[in-house]
Amino acid sequence: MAEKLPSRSENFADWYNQLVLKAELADYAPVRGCMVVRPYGWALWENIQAALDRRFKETGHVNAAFPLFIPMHFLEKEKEHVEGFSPELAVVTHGGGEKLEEPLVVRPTSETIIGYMYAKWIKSYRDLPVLINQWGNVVRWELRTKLFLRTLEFYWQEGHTAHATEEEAREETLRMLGVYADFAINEAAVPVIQGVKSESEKFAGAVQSTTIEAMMGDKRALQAGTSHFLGQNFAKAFDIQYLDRNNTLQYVWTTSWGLSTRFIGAIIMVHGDDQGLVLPPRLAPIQVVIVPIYRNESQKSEVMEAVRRVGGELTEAGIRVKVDDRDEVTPGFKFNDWEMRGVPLRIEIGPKDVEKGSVALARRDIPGREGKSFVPQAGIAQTVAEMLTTIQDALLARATAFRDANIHDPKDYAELQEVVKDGWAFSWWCGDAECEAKVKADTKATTRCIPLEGVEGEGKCIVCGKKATQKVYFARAY
RNA sequence: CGGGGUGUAGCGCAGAUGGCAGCGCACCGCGUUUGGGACGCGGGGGUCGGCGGUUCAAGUCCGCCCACCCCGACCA
Repeated sequence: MAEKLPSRSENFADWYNQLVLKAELADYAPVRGCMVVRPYGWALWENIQAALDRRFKETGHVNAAFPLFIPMHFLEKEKEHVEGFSPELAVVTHGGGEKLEEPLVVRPTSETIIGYMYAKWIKSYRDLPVLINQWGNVVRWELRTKLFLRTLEFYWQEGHTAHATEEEAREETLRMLGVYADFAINEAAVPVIQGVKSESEKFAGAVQSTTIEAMMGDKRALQAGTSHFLGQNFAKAFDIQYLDRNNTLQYVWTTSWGLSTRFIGAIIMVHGDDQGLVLPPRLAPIQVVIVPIYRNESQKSEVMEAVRRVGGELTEAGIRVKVDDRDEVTPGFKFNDWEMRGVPLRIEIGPKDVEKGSVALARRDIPGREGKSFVPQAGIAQTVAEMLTTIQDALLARATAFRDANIHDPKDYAELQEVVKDGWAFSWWCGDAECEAKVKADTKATTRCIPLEGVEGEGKCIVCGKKATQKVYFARAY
């Protein structure tokens, strides 16, 4: 652990990279574009997994595991799918010292191999719906990589469902988007906008892609999770058919939805500050760190007795606590160290606290004196639990206010070009891909989504001035 | 793949005109410290990105290669 971070406001990209390394979330692997998720980062991911997995189970899904390798020709069965993914495939050509008959693709996503299996398993309307999720890793050979946000290999979950009717599949698509939004907002304190992707931004092979979009601390957008309505595209490509009640063969309707370790990047970029990471209490691997303070052995034994008692009460109450009893570093160092790692709440216990029966509480979301308070040891579990809730709520409120303050409604195209330099635009759009492409060429901003909570009425397209019935977010994105 | 840059200890760097490979941080040991990034003393650590060439002598000069980073076209 080490020195200060670059200033977040002055050099966001550098701040981000160093934070990831110094907070020990991840490190660069010896292969270009690959990362190692370190134990602290993985613990965060495990908490994300638990929060999502619980929601998947509650909505009737089960987990399974499909192979990493996919026969090359599977990808080629769905035209848009192969066009979308072929530039970024890792392909295995040899195995066991022999050249393979057919190359194997390392999965960039699993629609094809799961589609193949679904065709085997689904025979009757009684077999539907199939609601399966998989936790795993995928590989996409990206050109420009960045820790967590875009690496060659990443970890995620991908849900794949098959339904008897279009309506059911569309409902499922939106249900799971809602699950992501609920997770993002209520677990990660990351405010997101649910919406529909434009034709050019949608998943290769989908009929419709939906997304949760979040605003990062530098006002760029991040697609934090996606849910796709695949229509019958994969059903037809893989011949997934069932007999309906009338004994007629029908193609199923499928969906897929995914959320990846990229979300860790979102948490970092939404909540982090110049001191380092700031974790939402509900996902933080360590919610409270206790730092003992003493000058000599006799103070140490008194202090440690209080530290153990307080720590025990918190653990008892189900709070994730860490006692930092390292003797080789000073308390001041520990304060900075745990702030870098984003622990939501710090408790300091020193000789004065032993004397008064108190502890010092320091909130991570409010750095310095302002976030410090002194509370009695009696009833500490309750005090801390309430404080964690307060912090969780404060993070969401702050991020939401920041986002809303940086979404603009430009009056004309010239103003749109200005606002997307440092914020989002929410504008009428005729839906024409040419208008979308023009904005991208002029400003690097892309359409992020047409929000599900649509806007009433109609206006004029911000680009071409033609009639428009929908508003879309434009922003520079990760 | 185009444009730019960098490779010397784990990290950050220095090493005019070729001549014993160094500094800061980190790491190890001992002691003093400890309520916002402690200090002293001692110590370990290197195929100088790789290969070839010039030379009595190459981290330094020349050639080729490799890797990585930053900026542009694609992306959860």
